[in-house]
Amino acid sequence: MAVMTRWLDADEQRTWRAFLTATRALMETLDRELQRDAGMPHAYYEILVRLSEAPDRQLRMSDLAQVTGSSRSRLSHAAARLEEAGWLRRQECPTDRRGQLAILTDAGFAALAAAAPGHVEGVRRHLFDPLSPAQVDQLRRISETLADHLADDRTAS
Amino acid sequence: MAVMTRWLDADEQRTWRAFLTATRALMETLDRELQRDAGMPHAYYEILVRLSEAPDRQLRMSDLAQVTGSSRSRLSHAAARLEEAGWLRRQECPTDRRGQLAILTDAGFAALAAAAPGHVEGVRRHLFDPLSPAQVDQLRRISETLADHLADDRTAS
DNA sequence: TCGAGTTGGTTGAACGCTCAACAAAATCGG
DNA sequence: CCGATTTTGTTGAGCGTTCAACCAACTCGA
Repeated sequence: MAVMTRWLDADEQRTWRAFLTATRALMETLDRELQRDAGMPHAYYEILVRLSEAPDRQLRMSDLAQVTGSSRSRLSHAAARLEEAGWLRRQECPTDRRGQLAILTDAGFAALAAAAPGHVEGVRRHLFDPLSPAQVDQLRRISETLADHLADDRTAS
Repeated sequence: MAVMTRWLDADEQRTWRAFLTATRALMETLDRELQRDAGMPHAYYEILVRLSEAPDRQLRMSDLAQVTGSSRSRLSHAAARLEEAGWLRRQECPTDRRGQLAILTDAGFAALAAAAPGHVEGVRRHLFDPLSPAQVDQLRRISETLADHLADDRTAS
């Protein structure tokens, strides 16, 4: 038997649309700022950040895809671009002959160091500053709940 | 004098990364579901929704761009695609010879009607169901605050 | 009324992402 | 040990978005 759709009520509609508007505007603004000031999209910035935090500034491609939340295909394309820019190089993995290590170059680290202050300032200005400390805390809990739930969906499939 | 960067502290980092992970996963999941089940990306779904709610199911291109939060260029390209699909048609505006009216076709309305239940179910499952009623309320306030703030930034430039 | 500036909309190139297909190496089960 | 399966990573085509450039029509002030 067909299941009746549980439509969104007026409050839920309002929440959903505000959420869409806010997240889209936020990410587009940060992306644009980063592109303008540092010549890289936000996704590439995140790759550089994760590499910069890793031991020896290097990670397996798969692990890097994992932590940046991207597909292997996406990361592969991105790595090719970042390699062209001289910000990253790839090297065969000694312990697994299928593997590739993504390694942040000095130029890549420098590009990240140049981009970071402006980007962090943007995150503050557009996300943290407008919210009260209590709201920041709420946002963290909400985000962690959603992220956990979505991760479960992935592993369950 | 150079201004010192106000870096994110550990809590802020955690919040920011959880937020990134959650919103990215949420939007990608919904986009994928919509693409799989209805053959359209989420952005196009939103265009159809807004048109379906407008008087006579039609809107000026500019107004449609406004409410869907997209650039005029983006909407122009999207409208071309939607027109190919037979879900939308464009017609000259009687009151402004520069203008174009975007009009939802019957086929477009039908496609929307077919896509909506599955999509709403996805929004429920991935967003509303995992959150408590209090959190949904918090998320609404947070989103509205951020959206207002970001809209101010736009108009101020 | 006429010129300058603004608004509405489109276009094409460049770019990033998705998806499916693929190849090579590792792992697992019998 | 060997065949089947899984994991790792890349590739190319197709699509959606951005950005800058552009034209046409509207508006407004002198």
